[in-house]
Amino acid sequence: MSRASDRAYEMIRDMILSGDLPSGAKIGEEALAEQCGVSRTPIREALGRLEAELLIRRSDTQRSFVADWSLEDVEEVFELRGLLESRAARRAATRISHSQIERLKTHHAAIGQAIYAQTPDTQQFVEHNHLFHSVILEASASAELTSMLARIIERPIVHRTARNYSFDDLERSHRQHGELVAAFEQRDPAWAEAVMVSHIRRAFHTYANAHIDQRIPDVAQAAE
Amino acid sequence: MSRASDRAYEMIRDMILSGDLPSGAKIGEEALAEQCGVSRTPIREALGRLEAELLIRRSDTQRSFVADWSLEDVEEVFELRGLLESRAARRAATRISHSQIERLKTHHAAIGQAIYAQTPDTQQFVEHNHLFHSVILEASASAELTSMLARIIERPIVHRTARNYSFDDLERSHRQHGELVAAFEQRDPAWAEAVMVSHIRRAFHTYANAHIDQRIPDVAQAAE
DNA sequence: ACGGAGCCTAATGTATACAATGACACTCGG
DNA sequence: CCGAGTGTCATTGTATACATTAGGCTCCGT
Repeated sequence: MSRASDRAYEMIRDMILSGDLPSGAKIGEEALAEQCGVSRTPIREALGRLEAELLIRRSDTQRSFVADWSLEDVEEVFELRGLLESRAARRAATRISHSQIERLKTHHAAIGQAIYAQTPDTQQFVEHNHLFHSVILEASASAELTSMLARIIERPIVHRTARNYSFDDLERSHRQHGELVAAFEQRDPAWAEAVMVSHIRRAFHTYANAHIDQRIPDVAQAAE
Repeated sequence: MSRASDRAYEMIRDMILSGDLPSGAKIGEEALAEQCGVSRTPIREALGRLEAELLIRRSDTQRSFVADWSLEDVEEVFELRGLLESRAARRAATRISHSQIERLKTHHAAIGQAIYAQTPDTQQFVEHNHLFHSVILEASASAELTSMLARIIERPIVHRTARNYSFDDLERSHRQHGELVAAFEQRDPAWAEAVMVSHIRRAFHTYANAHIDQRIPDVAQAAE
């Protein structure tokens, strides 16, 4: 894709994800353009994408703000993600190739390494977790599902979830991935779907529990 | 929203829907700009939206083409629409207000009129059908679902479906809407969800059957 | 004649200038 | 003192010019 607009997109997205742009913050095109070192044109394109991904909200008068997320909103995202990703798992179960299963196992192993290292490697966990799910999405062979899920996955909440995982959480996630691999090897759509529902559902509750106490997520995330 | 880019968006979309731009046709920004009487800037924004809605596909080198749809692709769309819209129905069942139910009944009645007129009024059917589903979406109170479904609904296939409906098809669709209203009045999520699944599923098969014979949809639609 | 390399053309990506539109504050009148 | 109206400022929308890049065509060499 285009160089500048992509850079701008990633930069703005990262600003939102990292909390540099807090929820509800007003976003001026000109200011961003200066920060990103590009003109307003690619900024506008980037904002358009981010708006489509619901990371940015626009007022009735077209002013842009960083979207803020209530717990209900987050649950919605997880509900939808569960709906779509479990469907993807179901489709993938009957379409997945042997080499794709091998790739799943590779990422699964990498996640295992990340967890059971002396100090759990969150970075590696997040990365291979993402790749693991990507393979399933690819195997589902549905441009629609892929397109829709792409919009959900890159959201702040989903992204930050894993960072708050305890060792037990990480391990449970890892075991569920193992179940998924088994379901795929058996080419069992119902099984794969069910495991995925459970997988996403647990992720939501882990998130929700982590956020009952720490009521000021912006502070917590700034401390990372 | 912005005037020019919205006009451009609608014009291009209509060109695709009406078949003026056939599947696979190359889309040049400059040419469109001239046709729409605006500059390339709003055209680019419109193309971005249409691409997000998968109505336009971009080559690896960023050239734009009108997306073409295989029967499998169409089934995917219907599958996803069924998935999302049935979930919307389920959510709506426990949240829908009395006035929203009244609005459903209004559109339901309007559809009835459209069908049982001396010459069935397809235009009115399509319009109120859209509004009927919009109310459910609104009642589901999910920005996520609304956003995702908005991307699907405006697609050529979904749009053209109703135009091929026979009298029986129209009547069946109408009766299912009646079932939906009943489910909402009973605030029965499972019922509403099930009816919606069936409703969308039937729509798909109606489409598929209509397209088994007439293998050249472009010609058929040009004759409208 | 076939293939590749280089130039030429056309289309997209980016920057900037200008237009339009909404927000805000200040003033003037009640 | 409060409110409405107007003028100014900030911000977004659009147009256009320029940069960059992909694709094709020709010409040369083998």
